[in-house]
Amino acid sequence: MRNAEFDKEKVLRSAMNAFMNKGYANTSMQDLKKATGLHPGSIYCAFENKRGLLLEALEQYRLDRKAEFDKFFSATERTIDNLKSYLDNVVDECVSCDNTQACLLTKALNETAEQDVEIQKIISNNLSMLQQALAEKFEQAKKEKDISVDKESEHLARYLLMGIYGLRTFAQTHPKPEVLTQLAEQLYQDVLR
Amino acid sequence: MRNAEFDKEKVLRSAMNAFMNKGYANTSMQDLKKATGLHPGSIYCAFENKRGLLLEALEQYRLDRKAEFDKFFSATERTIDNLKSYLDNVVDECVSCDNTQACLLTKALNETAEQDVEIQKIISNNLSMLQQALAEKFEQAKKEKDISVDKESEHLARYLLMGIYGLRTFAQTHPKPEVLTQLAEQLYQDVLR
DNA sequence: TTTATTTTTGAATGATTATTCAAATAAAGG
DNA sequence: CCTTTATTTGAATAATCATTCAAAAATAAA
Repeated sequence: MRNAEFDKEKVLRSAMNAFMNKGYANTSMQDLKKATGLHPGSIYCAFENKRGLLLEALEQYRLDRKAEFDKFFSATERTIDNLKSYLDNVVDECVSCDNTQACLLTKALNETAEQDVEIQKIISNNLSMLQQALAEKFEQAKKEKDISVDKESEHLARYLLMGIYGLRTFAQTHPKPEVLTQLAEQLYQDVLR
Repeated sequence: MRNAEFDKEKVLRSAMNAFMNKGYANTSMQDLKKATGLHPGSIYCAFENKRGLLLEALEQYRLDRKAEFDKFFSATERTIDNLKSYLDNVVDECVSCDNTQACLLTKALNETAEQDVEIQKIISNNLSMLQQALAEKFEQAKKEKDISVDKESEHLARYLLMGIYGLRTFAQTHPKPEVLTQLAEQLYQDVLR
């Protein structure tokens, strides 16, 4: 027996960064070697092929975002305040990180859409899970009497998610912080209205 | 002398479809030959290279969308009604066309972002022009007393555009017509509130 | 320590890529 | 009609791509 020498999480995060920067198709095995520090052969040994690496990177991405999500929503006891922080963080990410980064999910979705139905399904599921998670938070906020009960949580989550998508795309071309902040502010108010 | 045999607009529209379906990097010269009916050599003769074809396809896309935009906003005399039709059309496009089509601008933006600053600038400009055009329509609707004057047209246009981006991305994973219609409806109301 | 199993490594593979070239073809202008 | 200029065409080019392979290295279990 023998164990792999590399830190799998680190490698996956390097790979997802590479994919986000250059796009999946345009990230060559040499790029991945440079990004991960792994020889192509090792990548094939560990992940079967380039697509397998993307699959595992997507899964790692899901775990990381889930952890981040939970972190935000366990910050204070008032769900609605956490929601606001979460949205502020989306804006911060748009502003700070290079405008190319965006989101691995939407990025990979745009690229592999027609080509690879399985990947498309995985991405759709991940995004659905985020929507579901948001809906649960809205449900919780209802119990805490911070939003009215006459709007369906599912609709609220759906609308907010649409706004987040839009915000990210908008940021790619116009990453001015004050504009994004204002957009997010209005989105937040519209959702809670 | 000798003129090219092909219909340039047709070729460019075929090319943009190919790029939208498979993404720029993943569309090979053979794909483009199949899509446009042009021999690779002819493509190089007419457009210099693959990137030149993308550049001209982007320009054709801009022209086509501009024509479509003007068509919608000359349909009736009430700008606000035309705005509603325009938004409905966005939903229709999301629903009808294969979910992979999306928008050439955002698609190319996602892909070539870091790699090609010039293309990124072109895309940003195109999207800014759309925002500007929308702002003018809002300004017009103010004069027609259909929306209140206390909101800046630029902000309205910006928010609507963000919503359209979001709608399109959302549609890629969940293209259920009734959901998209409901999202667009709420977006429309929030913009005009 | 030996054996078995797995990863690592560097080089090689064959396929595919964008691009080029020379010859052929076509048409516009004189 | 002839010349000039441009496009078309099929084949060739060189680079790059993902992937494979055999040998070396390394570790866990025996």
